[in-house]
Amino acid sequence: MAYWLVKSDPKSYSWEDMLKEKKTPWDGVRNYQARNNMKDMKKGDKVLFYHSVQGTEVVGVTTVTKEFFQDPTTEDDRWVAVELKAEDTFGDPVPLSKIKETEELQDIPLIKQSRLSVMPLTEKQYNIIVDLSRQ
DNA sequence: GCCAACGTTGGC
DNA sequence: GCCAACGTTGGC
Repeated sequence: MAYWLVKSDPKSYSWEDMLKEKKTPWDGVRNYQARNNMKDMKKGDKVLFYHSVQGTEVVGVTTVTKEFFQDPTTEDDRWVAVELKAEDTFGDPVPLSKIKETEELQDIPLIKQSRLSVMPLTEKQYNIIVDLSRQ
């Protein structure tokens, strides 16, 4: 199983929206690197949900329920979507500042590649973030 | 609201 | 193929 993190500006799509819908197509991504990451997602992979711009914190966990398919928001066949299902809301959201303070999380793209919206995490990085949400 | 970082576009 | 111009993202 692989681990990922996706970002969303809550003004366009928030964790609350995700909880209401339960499942949602993760579409509209127009960046090749992010797209390539989505193509590597497998059913059952864990995906952390991060609020960018407002909040700047990891707020919950989702699961991949459908592997990549044509992005329904465009005819352009370069772009794909996956389906994500809300799984768990963090008791304590993990803020970016906490991630920056954590030595084992220095290598996650959230810090070094701030504009990438879909990124891989190692199992260790994933577990550390989940642990931080339970403190 | 500002601005840095980055990706994309288009002229040459 | 280079690079300037431009648009967007996202942290602060």
